[in-house]
Amino acid sequence: MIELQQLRENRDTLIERLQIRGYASAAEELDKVLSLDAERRRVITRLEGMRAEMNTVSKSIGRLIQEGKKEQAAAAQKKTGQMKEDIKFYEESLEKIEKEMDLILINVPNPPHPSVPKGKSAEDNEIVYRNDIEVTLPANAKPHWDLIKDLDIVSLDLGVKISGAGFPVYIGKGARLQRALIQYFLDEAEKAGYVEIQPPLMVNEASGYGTGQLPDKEGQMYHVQIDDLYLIPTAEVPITNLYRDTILKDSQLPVKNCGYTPCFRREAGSYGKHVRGLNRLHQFDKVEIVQVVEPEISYQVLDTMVEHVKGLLQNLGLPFRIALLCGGDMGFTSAKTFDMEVYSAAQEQWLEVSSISNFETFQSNRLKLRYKDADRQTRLPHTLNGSALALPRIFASILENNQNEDGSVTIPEVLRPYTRFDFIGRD
RNA sequence: GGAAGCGUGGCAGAGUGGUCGAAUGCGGCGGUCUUGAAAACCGUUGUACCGCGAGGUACCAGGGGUUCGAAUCCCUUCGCUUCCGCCA
Repeated sequence: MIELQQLRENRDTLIERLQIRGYASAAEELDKVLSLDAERRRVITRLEGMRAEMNTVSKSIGRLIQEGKKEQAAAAQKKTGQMKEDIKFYEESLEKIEKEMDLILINVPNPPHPSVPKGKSAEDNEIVYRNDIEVTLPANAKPHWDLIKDLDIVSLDLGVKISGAGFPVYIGKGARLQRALIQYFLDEAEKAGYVEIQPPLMVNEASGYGTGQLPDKEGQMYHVQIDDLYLIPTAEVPITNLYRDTILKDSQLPVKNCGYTPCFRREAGSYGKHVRGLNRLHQFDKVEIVQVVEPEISYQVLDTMVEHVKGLLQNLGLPFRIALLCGGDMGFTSAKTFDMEVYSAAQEQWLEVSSISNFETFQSNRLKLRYKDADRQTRLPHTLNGSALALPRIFASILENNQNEDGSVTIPEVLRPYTRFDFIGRD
């Protein structure tokens, strides 16, 4: 959520930044908030004046009663009736104004960083990096949905039987490869200084709101209605919400956390070849990295997170590129996002395997996550996170890019200590 | 799931209708003393909002109510503890 004080001071800049997303109604909505804010302050001034008066009268009544001056006390009590009504009236009108303000502010997306390119869709994203790994596939190369069947390492059909489409079952070496990737990613994150967290997989409404999934993505999360809990769509939600309603000391920054969790997404409205095989699932595994940092360094930190993920992909030997997302393709809560995309030669398409974002104060403001800076001022820190990495598409592209003529798949060097086998489909 | 009890500042813990944002202790911060440290002593130490300022308002788990006045009384939600039941 954008900061009210920012809005008061930098209205024009914020509107300009929101234009990068093509957020057409920015000026209209923000001006509405500003006028409500002015009204709100007028009402508060009035209301607090009346409350102060009321408090004075109440105290004097107390004093009179103690002194035994009952008649004077009774006379004073009579006067309070109208005051109470006035106070109630202003309280109600204040509440109404604040609700109206919140309703608008909650639904305004994060203003993009000025370096974010304008644009409407993925086609306008800027490719800022591409590594030099080239893959030459055997003539009989297959997409992963065929490979998993041939090798009998993932069953989509069994998933359909016990759950539904989008819930794969990993079997044998498939399961072990999956676990190896998790272990490898976590080990690398810990080497980079991230503290591992194992969070709950269900969160309450306040948490969904804090990181911005609610109300924006209401329909995208699984909602367990009987207990009013949401299955997490990403570890970002529980791990960042750890710091909700918290004031950190500057010595506690930067916060660097990582965590492995399954992620649950309803993916309502998805269809076609993008959902084929492991490309898009209702449940998938992911290792997430999260940081809470001082605003001054957040964009340097964003770069280090990109470098971290780059290293993982490079070590896995996968061909990949990095896209700087344009305004129109960015998530609701992000100020700047880089996507990492792995090339799947067998599918002949780029698959998004990671998304790394700086949220600036958008989340910390909602979370009431603050810190005391060196001058003991309370400020909002910047929050960042990134996938490092999302498993299924990595799994798929390892299969596709490392397949051999005999139908087997070669395991990348770095994973072998974890898998304890070098090939799938060859013993 | 049933019953009882409890929920106060970073922590511990007073406070059961009136000047309580809240005693006291510990912790934190600043200082005196000291070659330095410890101890001792002095001071200071919640958050948010309104106001140019003086200052004011709100917050004692959350919400609602009673009252001129609520941390204190009532209702309700949530959480914690203990006992019983169930159970990996």
